[in-house]
Amino acid sequence: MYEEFKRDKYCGEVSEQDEGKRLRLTGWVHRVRNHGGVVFVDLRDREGVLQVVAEEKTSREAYEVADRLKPEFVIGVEGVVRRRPPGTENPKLKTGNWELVAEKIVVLNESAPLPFPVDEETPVSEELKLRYRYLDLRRERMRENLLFRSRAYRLIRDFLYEKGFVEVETPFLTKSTPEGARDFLVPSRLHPGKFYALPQSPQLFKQILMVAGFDRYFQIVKCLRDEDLRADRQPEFTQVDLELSFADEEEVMSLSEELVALLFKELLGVELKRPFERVSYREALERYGTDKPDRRFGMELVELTDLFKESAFKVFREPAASGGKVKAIKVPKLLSRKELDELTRFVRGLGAGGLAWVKYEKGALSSPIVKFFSEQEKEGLIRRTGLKEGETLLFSAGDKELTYKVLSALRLRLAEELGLKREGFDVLWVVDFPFAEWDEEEGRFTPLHHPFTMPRKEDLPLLEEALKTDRLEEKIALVERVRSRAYDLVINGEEVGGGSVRIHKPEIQQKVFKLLGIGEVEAQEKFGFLLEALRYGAPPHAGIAFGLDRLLALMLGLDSIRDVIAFPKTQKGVCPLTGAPDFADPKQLKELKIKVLE
RNA sequence: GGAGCGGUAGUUCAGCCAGGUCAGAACGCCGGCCUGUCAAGCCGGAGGUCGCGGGUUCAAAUCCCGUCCGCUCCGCCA
Repeated sequence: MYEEFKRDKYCGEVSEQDEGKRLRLTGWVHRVRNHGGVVFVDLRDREGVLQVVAEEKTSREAYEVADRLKPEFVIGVEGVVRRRPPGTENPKLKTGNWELVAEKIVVLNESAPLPFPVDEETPVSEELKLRYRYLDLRRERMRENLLFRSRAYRLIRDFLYEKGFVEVETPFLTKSTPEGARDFLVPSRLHPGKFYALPQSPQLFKQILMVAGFDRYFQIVKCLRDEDLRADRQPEFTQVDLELSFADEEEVMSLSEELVALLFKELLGVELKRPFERVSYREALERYGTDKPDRRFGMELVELTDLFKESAFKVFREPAASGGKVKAIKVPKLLSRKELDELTRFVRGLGAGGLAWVKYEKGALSSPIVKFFSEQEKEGLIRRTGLKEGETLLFSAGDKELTYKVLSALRLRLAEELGLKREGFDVLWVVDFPFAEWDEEEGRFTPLHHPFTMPRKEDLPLLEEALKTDRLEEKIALVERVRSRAYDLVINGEEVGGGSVRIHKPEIQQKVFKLLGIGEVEAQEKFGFLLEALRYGAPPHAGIAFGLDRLLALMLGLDSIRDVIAFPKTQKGVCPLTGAPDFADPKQLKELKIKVLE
């Protein structure tokens, strides 16, 4: 048996004009306060909470039902909206001036006792939240997050349609794309032994749509990558993906700025200053040690390499003299022994040998290493860093990458620990990426963006030269000078978007593949279809993709993208709600001709 | 693959770093009282394989080893 009950409106939408009206409302019992003779029920739905009053004197029947209500029962209430008696209004509620006086209460469904309360106060472990996601999503914060996300979808779609974009879906069952991430594979029953790959992004398809003449394409689309998770990485995540024909980086960036600024304006009421600032990849690395800097606080890296080229201190001299780096950040306090030990452990965990430090204390430099420094070095150190009484320098010396990594991580950690101001939004484009980097381990060049990125026109000759020479060192030097026409959008130290002008000439694409060590045969096998498409009148095109989960989390000030995703996975890629992934039925495996190894 | 933090009533945690009334608190839950609360209040009650396995010891939530799970980070990944 069950009752049926139709509602007139949302609880959260009851307002002035409902006063005196008879209304039927439905929702969940948020809280019950039973005073004996009168019961207050906070009735909650998607839009908010309204207080229902069940008085014995008004309706004995309603009162008796209310007396039995428990949290999260689903009920329907019929009654009259009245202004609350003076002095009993609740300013914390949107509907706090009114209440529904219950004449009839119907229990539409009961709820078992809850594994955790549906309120904002109680912190709940991530696993429980995900296991009972439907309860977690009832909580105001999560509900707001998803509603926020939904408003974002609508703004994005409206904006892009307005700009003449065509929304096209691309396949999920597709071929492995060469973007470097591990693919999720789907076995093909009709072709035993063969597999589809789930798309890491619609990159190739959107380029082909350009060739097809859909000169402005967009899609809000899931992308799937089988890599280890982080707070800002899920195995499936959402991109706002777009591509434009006959466009260059300026057009893409300008349009992107318009879109991002619109979202901030409409969703947060924040006006972003346009055009967004641009910072070169090189400058970002030198000043912040990362290609996604958070510039809302200082502690920039200070260059010291040349100063220590001939130092008596070997730890600094060796990297300085042999292509490495010596850099430091200045911390605006005297760090204690304990803090320094803790930071040393931290940088060791990142691969550093240790942590050199110098304090300016009682009018002098104080440090175990300062005895190795010449007067000139000490002077230079103080001059360049502007070191003052009560401050500490932290150093990193070694190969470039490690130095950047260590100081960038220290900088972020110290900002957190020292509670440095990190308010507002720091929005910038990172541009002038090198086209490719030499990967020592793999013994080949890897593209910084992806292999379809157009190199700068004026750098093409360098690329030609690099292809001609057999001397590796020379080749690396040449390639490192080639810049790509790529751009990343960085907000508050997070990469929220990235794109490029694509290669539309098959000959250039072929050369790039060759340089990247992707052989003719492999290129044909993996994405011959793109190369072929480029031969049939491919227009010049460029595009960008935004990590929507990251963007939304960042706008909402959340630490993890899990909080803007309805059903996210744990760090091990498990969905505690459904229990996925799970073993497959032997029958299914047999049909797919798949045998699981021990 | 690696590093760190965490795992104790339904929930959030204390207890662990000096092993021996250490099995506790709050909230929730159950029962009762209560006519204006809004994280209602008051009285009473139930509730725990201390993640799991092994070891040390007269004795382990506590020490050691292994393992699983969650989170953060490195590797990996835009």
